Amino acid sequence: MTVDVLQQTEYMTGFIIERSSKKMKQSFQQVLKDHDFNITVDQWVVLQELNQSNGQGQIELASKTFKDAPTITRIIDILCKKAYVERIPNPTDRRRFKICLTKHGEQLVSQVMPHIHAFRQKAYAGLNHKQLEQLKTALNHIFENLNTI
Amino acid sequence: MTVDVLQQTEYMTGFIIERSSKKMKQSFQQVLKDHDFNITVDQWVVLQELNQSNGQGQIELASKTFKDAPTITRIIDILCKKAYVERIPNPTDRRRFKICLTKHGEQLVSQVMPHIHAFRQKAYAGLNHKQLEQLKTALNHIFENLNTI
DNA sequence: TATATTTAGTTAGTAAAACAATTATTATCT
DNA sequence: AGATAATAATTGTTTTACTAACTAAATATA
Repeated sequence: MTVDVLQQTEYMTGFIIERSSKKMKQSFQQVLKDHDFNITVDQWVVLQELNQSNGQGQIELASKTFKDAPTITRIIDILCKKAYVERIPNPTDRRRFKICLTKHGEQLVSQVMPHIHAFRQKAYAGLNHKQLEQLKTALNHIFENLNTI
Repeated sequence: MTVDVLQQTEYMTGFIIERSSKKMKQSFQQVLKDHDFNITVDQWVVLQELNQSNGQGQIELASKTFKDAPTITRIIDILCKKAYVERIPNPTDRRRFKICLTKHGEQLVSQVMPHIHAFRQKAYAGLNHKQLEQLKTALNHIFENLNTI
């Protein structure tokens, strides 16, 4: 293989990662819209994380969803307005809130959930377990390469 | 392999794709900042595309960079303000502009270029040609799965 | 030719991302 | 206890994504 070919390979990789990431977000946003769920993908990610572990603080939520604190503050603002979550003061630390799904929020999550599986089936069709594992390994490798100080 | 394991695999994949994509963008933005290049990654992507093929219209640029028309309009606005590109009227189609790098813009591109190679070396360290090809194949597969109407 | 449709680009509004700076509270350390 | 540092969350600013509505120009069609 020539150096040119390798550089071409490397050249396209960043673009392809970003493009597939964007496409997944766009497609799932379309699913949410098609079924009249009035939320964004980023709001969904937070709701889904709360569904797995309710009552987390915003810092924990930020870390789990790979967003930063200001972004979480604003997403929680919106989700509170939509009455899907509420900020419960933490009695043992008055700087902190427990972010909790409301009944309304739990309902929404359970309504969205069935569409997740169908979406993944479409997205990963034609890729077997080994290929998905290799994909994750390579992406995590890139992440770790860049995550070091 | 159990169904549960497969579903766990599928569950994490979307997150891992988005996380690595974000990390690449953040890291390269840091490179640009460290070397006092006063541009964003998205602005760089447009400049780099113009460097490969100067004088494109905005629709072509949008398609090549996987951005939409309003986003390109605003990025070009900013790059014009910074005097890195200019809008040249297209004499054969008065709706259209040719977006052209200025001397200043060409200089910037040539100054940024060396840092691209170093960044890629860091990002893809430990991944061989085959692994990068498989990564791209899998991501393109996902993209195509979702790109159909 | 006249009308309709398509295309290139812009503008406006909401949501989100990154970053820095700020406030309020808690923890640490003499 | 009192000063200092660290932490949780918010606010402000700039940029990008997406949608919709819009202008102007080119193309298609009747």
